[in-house]
Amino acid sequence: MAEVGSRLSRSLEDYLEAIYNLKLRSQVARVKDIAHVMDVKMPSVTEAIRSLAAKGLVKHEPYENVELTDEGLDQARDIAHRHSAVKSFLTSVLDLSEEESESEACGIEHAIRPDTLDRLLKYADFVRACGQNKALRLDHFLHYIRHGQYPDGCGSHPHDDANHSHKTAPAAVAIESTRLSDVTPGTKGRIAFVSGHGPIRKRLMEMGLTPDARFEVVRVAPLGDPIEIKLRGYHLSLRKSEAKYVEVQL
Amino acid sequence: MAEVGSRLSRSLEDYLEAIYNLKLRSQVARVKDIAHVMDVKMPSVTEAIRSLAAKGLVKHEPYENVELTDEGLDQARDIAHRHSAVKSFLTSVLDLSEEESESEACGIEHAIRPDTLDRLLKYADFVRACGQNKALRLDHFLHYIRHGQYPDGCGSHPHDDANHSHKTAPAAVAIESTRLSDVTPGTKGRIAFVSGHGPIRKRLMEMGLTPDARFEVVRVAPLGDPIEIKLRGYHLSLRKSEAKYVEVQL
DNA sequence: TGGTATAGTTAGGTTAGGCTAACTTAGGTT
DNA sequence: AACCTAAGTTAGCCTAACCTAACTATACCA
Repeated sequence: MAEVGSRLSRSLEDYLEAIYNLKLRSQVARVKDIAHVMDVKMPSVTEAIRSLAAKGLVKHEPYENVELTDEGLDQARDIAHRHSAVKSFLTSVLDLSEEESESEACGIEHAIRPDTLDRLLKYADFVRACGQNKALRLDHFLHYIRHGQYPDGCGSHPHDDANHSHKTAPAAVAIESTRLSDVTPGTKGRIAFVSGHGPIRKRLMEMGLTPDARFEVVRVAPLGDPIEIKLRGYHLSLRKSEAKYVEVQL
Repeated sequence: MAEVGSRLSRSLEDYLEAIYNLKLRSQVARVKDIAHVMDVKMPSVTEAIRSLAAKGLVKHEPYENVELTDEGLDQARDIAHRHSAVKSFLTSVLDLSEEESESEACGIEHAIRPDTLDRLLKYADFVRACGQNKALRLDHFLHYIRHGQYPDGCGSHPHDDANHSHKTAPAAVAIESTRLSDVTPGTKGRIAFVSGHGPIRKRLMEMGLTPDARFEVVRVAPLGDPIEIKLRGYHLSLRKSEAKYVEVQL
């Protein structure tokens, strides 16, 4: 099952991203809503979903909601990541407005390869970290790009904050959401949705992992198993195999 | 005649750009060559040309070479302009290689609106002008973007060279070619091709305006008419109405 | 002056991604 | 329990952009 190999078309990438964003916001992705955000009619959505399902990225029983598979969730996150990287560059470097950046990013995000994306992200991050009023040492940036770290004896390099006290550079992350299984201690966030079906899903929900609940990661054991979080005041310990079904926003 | 209104698809933009580049390099655009650079088969080219012709962007008699109309030339130049802006940003800011930038630009160029293009161009120009080893005052850039000029009392702003001795900023041009009618005195360049047909074209060629000839603009009268250029050692005076048929590279 | 190679075109087929119109399903109302 | 409405699906059609195979025009050469 599933034609995993083939790259997604722009259009299918957009559908996948739309489904992902809808789930993030309202836990479910309905055909009607997808049609609305994509600005197409419902039959087009049905067809697109069929196509995504054939590639193993979504699961869909007729007349039911659309579910992302593991693979689909990964790819969707990747697309959203590109989108927000481009958008972030457009706003913080080129100083375009929020709306302009948003709409422009929709077009550009499909045309950008991972390598370039990475550079763009780092650059936007670098610029943001420098702040608008400080001089920006482009040579430091290039040095970082080429050698993986800032030049020695560099006085004014970007943020040296809590998470990145080692001297290797801006974070280059603009991730919007992850699985609870990929999270680091200290992180706070919100439960977005629980993927998967049946008993596992039910069990997780009963543990209080419901959409919109706020949580904080307390401890992550070596190898990421188990994960201890604080939720609604009490502590909860989860196996990694369970946590991976929980999509969270940071 | 001509459905001028409708926006070009990515694909048609690519065809138009390819035709333009071929003419720039070798004066003629043949179906076979277009097919080669576009990496498609000849029948696809024939069809694309038909479609461009229907929009009034090219002229094409069966079995003859493809000619750009005025409108087509303008749009082609615009596309090439976007392409080189994006590419220039990728190389000079993100430090991607020549080839990577080239191929990446092909994808991005279609997704970029004029406003954003302008910013991108200015930014790349700004960065290049600053040089890699100088500090880059992003706040100056933003000030320029927002107010049209550099802040007062700004010591180290980018190039103040010949053409732009007024203090209003980087040139923001990466133009590859123009009409001879749009040129400024002092410019040197090469004749790329002569558009138009019949007697006008013949006359211009006879005046020595042949592909690859090098020229220098001596004087441009007010309102741009006439234009005096130096060519093969002697001087030549052209009416604007003639000069607009001559495509030049600077 | 015809013959052939190469360039270009036409005819007809495929796939992706849209659409409208008409049908089906599921879920709430009475 | 029957029915109605809104959501979703199916069927059938369209356009853009590609393809292959087969036909035609041009130009050059002996």
